[in-house]
Amino acid sequence: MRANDGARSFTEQGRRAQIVRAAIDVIVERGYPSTSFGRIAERAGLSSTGMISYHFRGKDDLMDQVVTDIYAEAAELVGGRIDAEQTARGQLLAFVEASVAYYRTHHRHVRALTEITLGRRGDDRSGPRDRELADLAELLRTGQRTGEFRDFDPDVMAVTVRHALDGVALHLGADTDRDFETWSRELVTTVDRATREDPT
Amino acid sequence: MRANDGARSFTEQGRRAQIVRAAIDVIVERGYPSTSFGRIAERAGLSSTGMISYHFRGKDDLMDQVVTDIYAEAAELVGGRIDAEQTARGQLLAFVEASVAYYRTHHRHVRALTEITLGRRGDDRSGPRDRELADLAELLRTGQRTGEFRDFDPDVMAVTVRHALDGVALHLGADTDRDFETWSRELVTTVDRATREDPT
Amino acid sequence: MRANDGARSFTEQGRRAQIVRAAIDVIVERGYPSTSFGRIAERAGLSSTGMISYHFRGKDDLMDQVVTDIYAEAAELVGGRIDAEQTARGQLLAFVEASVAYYRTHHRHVRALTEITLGRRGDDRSGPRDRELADLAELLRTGQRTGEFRDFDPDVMAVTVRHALDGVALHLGADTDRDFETWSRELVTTVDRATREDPT
Amino acid sequence: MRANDGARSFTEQGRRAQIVRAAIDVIVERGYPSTSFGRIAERAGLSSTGMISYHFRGKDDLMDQVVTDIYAEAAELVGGRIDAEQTARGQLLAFVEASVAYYRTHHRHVRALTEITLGRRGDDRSGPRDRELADLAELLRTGQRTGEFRDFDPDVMAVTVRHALDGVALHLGADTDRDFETWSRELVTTVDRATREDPT
DNA sequence: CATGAATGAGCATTCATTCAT
DNA sequence: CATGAATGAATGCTCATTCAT
Repeated sequence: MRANDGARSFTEQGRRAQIVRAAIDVIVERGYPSTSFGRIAERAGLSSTGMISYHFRGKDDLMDQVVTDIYAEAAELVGGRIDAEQTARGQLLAFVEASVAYYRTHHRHVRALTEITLGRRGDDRSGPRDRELADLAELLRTGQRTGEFRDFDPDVMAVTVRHALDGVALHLGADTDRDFETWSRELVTTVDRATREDPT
Repeated sequence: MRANDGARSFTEQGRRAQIVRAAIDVIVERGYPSTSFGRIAERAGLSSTGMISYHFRGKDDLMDQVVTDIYAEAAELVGGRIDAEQTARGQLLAFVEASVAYYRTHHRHVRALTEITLGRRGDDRSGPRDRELADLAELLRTGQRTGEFRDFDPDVMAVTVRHALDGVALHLGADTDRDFETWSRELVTTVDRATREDPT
Repeated sequence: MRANDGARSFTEQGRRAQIVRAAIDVIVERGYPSTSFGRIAERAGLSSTGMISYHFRGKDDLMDQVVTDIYAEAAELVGGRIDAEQTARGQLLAFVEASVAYYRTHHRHVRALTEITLGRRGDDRSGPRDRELADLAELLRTGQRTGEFRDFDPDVMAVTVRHALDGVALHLGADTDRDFETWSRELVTTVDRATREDPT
Repeated sequence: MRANDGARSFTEQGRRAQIVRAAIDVIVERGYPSTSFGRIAERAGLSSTGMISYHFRGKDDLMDQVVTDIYAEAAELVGGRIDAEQTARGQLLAFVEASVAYYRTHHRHVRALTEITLGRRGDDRSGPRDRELADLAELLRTGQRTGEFRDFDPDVMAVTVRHALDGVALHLGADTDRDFETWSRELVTTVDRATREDPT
């Protein structure tokens, strides 16, 4: 019984949040493939995995929740920065800069998100990722129409930029000395150079 | 007994190669997480998994072998193209172009490599990958010394280029309409723009 | 506390009836082995299984109630038909005919009953069933005494007739083309031939 | 690995047979719904359920094996008796008589078979049972064509006879005092009366 | 060299039941 | 009276690994 439909009580919200937090911890520390209900329950201080199944319809449901939560948080922070810009170029660079900034303050969340996204390729669960790629490609197309961007393939460029950003998330965990300032400046410059129309 | 140390007989070499081939098949067809000794043995026409454990110290050992073999093959093909170039810029663009070309002709191998790399993050097993990144950063540094490349952080750029290339491997499977020609041209242009010194 | 002893309030009667109805629905639609408190609660529009445990001592207790209710209903309908007959032979054939007729009008109930009976064999819970068999055997014995029935073993015959009737319940679900008329006529004839004293 | 395809070694045949025997024990003693791999392993003296999964593709596979084994054994004993008869009536009565005789000598096997058959209704696994019913109906049709049997619906009669025989298996476990001689004689007479053409 | 049976921990999931509120 | 969160054992099943032969 229970497991995920309809309104949720205050207590349950808490439990669910606690489980999601524990899941993120485990994903970050052991990697997505090694993330099991057993490990999450242990980390959450739960006595059995049944508890997790009680609150989530299954592993996919839990992971969807993790992804949804993190995307929502990121969208709030990054989306605000993008909307503040008027031009396509400004929005693209704001997207890159705000993404890296978000990695700085929430790098565990981003790490978890990347782990899940890459770990579930092909499971037909890559909805949010695909949507983000589509939005990015659309932004690039807009900039091309306005003459801000040069003539590249928007889909290829979207994938390229997105993967370049993944590099930050993946390498900043192991390489904490690397300065975020540097990553931010470098990526913004790189993406700008890769996309902008040459001045004549 | 046995399992992986010291000199190897002719027959054993053959068995190992056969197992590695089967492993690649399974990884490509079912994904890394679903790749088990059982499935590999089945695909290799072996009657039990004992055979695999006999020849490899464990799953990690087998996967290391797969990675090593593929990297060696790729290094031979891509490395040749790089060495044919004289300038750092020429070598960098040759690396990008040859990498995409290698994906085209050996996309199963690249696919397997990507699956393993993504599937094992956190296992501290990224030896060959790290070496490749270091080589790439070194090439970038050289180009900066000769004045061919602008002043960027070579390590950050190396990661960025490497991840951009990963995008090809990941997205070409699902997106077969996308032309290799396009990806190749777009990525070469993008990397060139991102790295080259502006003409004055 | 609570759970099944002593007098029951009006409200509680209603709740219990509601749960029993939901249980029958689930049994018919998913089969006895897949009938869980969770599924029954869901079907009954209850938010948790606790409600069911509160009203019934356990799964067995609930199932006993289902069985009891259905037997009571059947006894009323079938019993009336039997009592309308004067002779043992008339009563036996009325029992067979009325049973099949009851299957036709209440086949969901009969289906549930059969599922429970078959699903719980060995649980020593066959009270109503055993009572029915005893009543049937008694009727047969009566008919032998009056000379209407030939000389067979009444207990064996009771089991045989009872199981033949089970066949209707089991096969009519899958075989909806089969006409109830046919089953009724065939079974009445068969039972009559099997039991009656030969005319001399 | 392993699990059920291709040739089987001597040792494995033994293990499989041992597991099948244990499965029958558990089914007879606890009923089909309570028969789990855990219980079977325990009964077979196996240290884990993994052992069973190693030898059988799954629960269904194991149960299919049990059914197959028992049907094969029964077919040998009962089939021989049927083939010895020339007429349809002779064959039908031989089938009934030999079935009961088989119950006497192998009542645990029959009990297990009945448990499985009834316990898996609707799982699309009732192949052997359906085949038996079809064969029986065919025999009845033959007898009608030769004028040995009266004009009844052969499918309905097949189900009826089959269920009457199930009654023996189900009731002889609890009712061991009941004499097999009686059951045999009673059922043969009953079936004969139910089916035969009236002498004119 | 090679086999394949055996192991036992681990997996996600379902279940009836309990109990504080 | 009613709730619903929590429990923990049990389910079938997969896995990498071991080891006697």
